[in-house]
Amino acid sequence: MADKRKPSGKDPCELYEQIYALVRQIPRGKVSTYGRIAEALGLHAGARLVGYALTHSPAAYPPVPAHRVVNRQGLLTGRHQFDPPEQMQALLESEGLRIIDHQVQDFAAHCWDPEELLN
DNA sequence: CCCATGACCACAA
DNA sequence: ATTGTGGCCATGG
Repeated sequence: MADKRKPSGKDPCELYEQIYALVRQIPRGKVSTYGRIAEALGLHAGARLVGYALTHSPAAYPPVPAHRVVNRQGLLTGRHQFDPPEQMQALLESEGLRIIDHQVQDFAAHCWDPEELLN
């Protein structure tokens, strides 16, 4: 009975704020991944939650640079949630990134780690 | 309350 | 390398 098993350990609202806060720290011209953000927040496997939260991100304030978040492959999986879908690629390209076939080129070099905040 | 879906990831065959 | 399955947490019908 000691295991109340709290899903997120905190209120979902706070979880979303944590995700938004971290995504907002992504420097311009760089990208991050769902899994990396999830692990940085301790979600360990809640990569899907990051994506889900980002879906709600346009309703959050201040705005969240969700276009800087891609999947593990460097693929713009969330492009369809943008309006228009090409907007995500356009934003990334305008930030100096090169994208081909919805895939970030030289992705590893532009992959930003939340750990950089410790620097 | 049960089932299905989702901007994912890891592992096994 | 590619394909299939499970797991994760939250939301919606």
